[in-house]
Order: sequence, then structure tokens, then C-alpha cells
Amino acid sequence: MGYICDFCGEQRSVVHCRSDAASLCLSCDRNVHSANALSRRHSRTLLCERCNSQPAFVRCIEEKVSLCPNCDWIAHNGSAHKRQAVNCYSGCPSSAELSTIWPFFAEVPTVGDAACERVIGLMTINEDPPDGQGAQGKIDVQDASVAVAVASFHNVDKSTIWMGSSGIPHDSKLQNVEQPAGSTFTAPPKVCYSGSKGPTLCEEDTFYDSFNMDEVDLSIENYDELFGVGLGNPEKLFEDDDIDGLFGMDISGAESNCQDAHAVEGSSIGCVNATQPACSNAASADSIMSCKTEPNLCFARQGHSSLSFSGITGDSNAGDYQDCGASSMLLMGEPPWCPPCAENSLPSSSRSDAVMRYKEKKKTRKFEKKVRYASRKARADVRKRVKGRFVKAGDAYDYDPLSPTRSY
DNA sequence: TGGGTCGCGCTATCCACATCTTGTC
DNA sequence: CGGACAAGATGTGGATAGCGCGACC
Repeated sequence: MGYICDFCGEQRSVVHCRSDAASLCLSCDRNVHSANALSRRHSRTLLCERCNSQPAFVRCIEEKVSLCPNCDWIAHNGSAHKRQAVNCYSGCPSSAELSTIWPFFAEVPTVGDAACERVIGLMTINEDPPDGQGAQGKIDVQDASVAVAVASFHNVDKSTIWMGSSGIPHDSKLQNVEQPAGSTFTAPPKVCYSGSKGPTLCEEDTFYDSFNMDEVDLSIENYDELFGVGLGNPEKLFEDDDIDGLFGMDISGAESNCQDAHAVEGSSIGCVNATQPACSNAASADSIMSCKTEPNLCFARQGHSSLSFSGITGDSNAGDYQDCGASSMLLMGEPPWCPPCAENSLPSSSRSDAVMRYKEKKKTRKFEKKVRYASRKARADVRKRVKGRFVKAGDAYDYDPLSPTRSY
């Protein structure tokens, strides 16, 4: 992890790829992510220069250092350093384009080094993917926020860059975080993706301060509008026991901190938001969107926002929910980038209780199956069986759904 | 520390047949 | 072009075998 490029093991790592969970030098970043159209889509950002293991989401202008949320919290808890959001990029941008994304690009360690300078100097945007999907590779329009970002990012319209927040919930304390000049980082609040509730998200300056998770819940009802795919029954993602289980697990700290224990059951979101702004602030529009392509990671990032988009890519049936990895991620503990706030210093007993409660609920959880043909189900329900198998009409059977007693 | 055993959870499979889909006339 | 017909495909639920994994010795 960290200081040395995970790929070549020689150069100092500069960027972090979420999809690969790898820290790479610029050279390897380009090599790895120019391999194919899929790898080009990987969202990368600068590596935290403190811990050298987590993706940076903000840059302290005064200290000239890029920081992950955790290190930012440690470094700036109480200080008022001016900070600047660090945007993500995908594709293979040139050094000039990276400079456009990150005005501080030249200040990034090793970027100015001769070796890396050579590498990034070689970066061009002329290379089309071998599969002939060059156009697609150049403008990564994975989601609405990207489209908005690209549309407004007129200066680098030919690049493969897409920009947005790094997907990390923004610290409400980052009021002094500036957006790069010319950056489209202001796009997310303008992404009115949720119909009637859109204007709320369009309020730029007051977005993070006045954000109310209840509005998010309402907004997300319009899944189809958001992602253009059916989400089945979104409520299935948040069934009461699941919510209790997930929240009981993930925000056990918040549970303890909340004055009203009931909040944990249904509306712990707001509670977390109130008690732990750095971890749980509202999911920005683009970070929500980014979950479409990186569900697990984003879930982790959104974990404290209690937003699960595991079913976004299709039917949100129980199986999908089960397989989304959310539970296991939650069980793995707090995300490493989560600031060492009060929640992390909770007594372990509280957490273990939450774990036990979650496991109990998970045991009794019923995974409902989607029945396409009710008529077939009705018939199957009344058919006689032998050891679970259907039998021919008239044959002996050991199970008759219509009869309380077994026949043989 | 490695191997064996056990229990648990999950998934694939099986069955018959009404219903649905597709192709042909 | 639309209706009739045939043939094949599909889906339905409960029981069970098989597999993977963790715990324990």
C-alpha cells in the first residue's frame, strides 16, 4: 500500500485508482488504463500525500498537500486552511489536461520529477482504443453528472476526462474548499436529476449546509429518471429489518450518539448527519451517480449516508441485494478514510451488540422471489409433490399443498 | 501450524404441466 | 394481413444433494 507504485514498484505512487484499489505512478497509470475501453473508465484521483494509501479528495492550498478525508480531518480539524476539491478523472488525459483538472498539478510531488515529466509529456489523447470505440473512450458519459460535466467542460472537450467530486461525501466543514477555476466541480449541485426535488440540489451554496437526507430519500424514488433503469421495488433495498441491520451495524456509533434511539431504526440518516458530518454528509449528485459503476466502493463511501444502490444495474431483488457486498463491507468495519470522530471511539460492546442484532435479522430475513406468472404460481402451489418434485397427476405423492395431512 | 471433521449457509437441480412464445400455413 | 394451429420453451415450488467456508479439535 502506498508510497511505491503498486504496479512497477519503482516510482512513487501519485494517483489512486478506486476500481483497481491500487496506487500508481503516472507512467503505470497510463499504461494500465490505456489497455482497453473498460480500464479507461476507471475513475482515478490523486493519492493522499499523508497516508499514501487513500484517494485524496481535497487539497490544502496552504500546505500544498493532497489529503484523504481521514488525513484531512486530522490535519484540519479546527484549522481554517483553504482547501480545494480534488476531482476524479478517467481515460488517459495529457499533462495539460491534468493541469486543467488540478491547477496545483505542477505542485504534486514527483510530477515535476524528470522521469514522470517525461512520461506525462508523452501523454496524448490521440490514441483511440483498439476496438475502435475511440469516441466513447474520449468522452466518458457514464452517467448524467458526467454528461453535465463534460458539457460544461468546454476547454477540454476532446479529452477523456470526466470530472466530478471524488465520490467522497463532502465534509460540511469544508466551506472554505474552493473549486478549481474553470472546473466543473460545481456541476453536481446543478444536476437536477430528481424531478420535483431537483431544485433542492441545485442550490449551490447552501447545498451542503442545508442538505436534508429526507430529501434524498424522496429524490431517489425516481430511479428510472435517475438511471434509466428499473429498480424493481426500491423499498426492498430498505426493508425495515435491513435498515435496522445495516444501520445498526454501520452507524452503531451514531446509534449511541443519537438522543433518540428510534432514529436508528428509520431515520438514522439525519442523526448521523447531525452527529458526524465529516463521515456522513449528503451524497453529492455525482457521487451517487458514480455508484452505478462502482457499487461496492461507493457503497462504502456512502455507507454513512446509508445509501445503497446495489440494485441500480437491474432488478433489485433480494439476491442482488444479498450479493452486493454491502453487508460484508459493513462487517469489515469503518472505512479507512472515515475521520476518527466520536463514532469510532465507541465502546466495542455497543458495536458487537449491533453486529449480533444485524446477524439475527439477517437470519430471519425473507428473500422474496419475483413471480412473473401468477397463474403458474397458483398451479404450482396446488400441485402434489414427492420429495419436492412434481408428480404426474394420479401418481402417489407425499406432499399435497391442499391437504394438511400427507397422503401415500 | 497443518490436517481432519463438523455444522451451517447457499445454490443448483429435479420433477410435471399449464402457459407463453414462436414459426408455419 | 390476420387468424388458426402446432411445436417448442418457459416458469412455478419444495426437497435435496453438493459445495464452500468457518469453527473446532
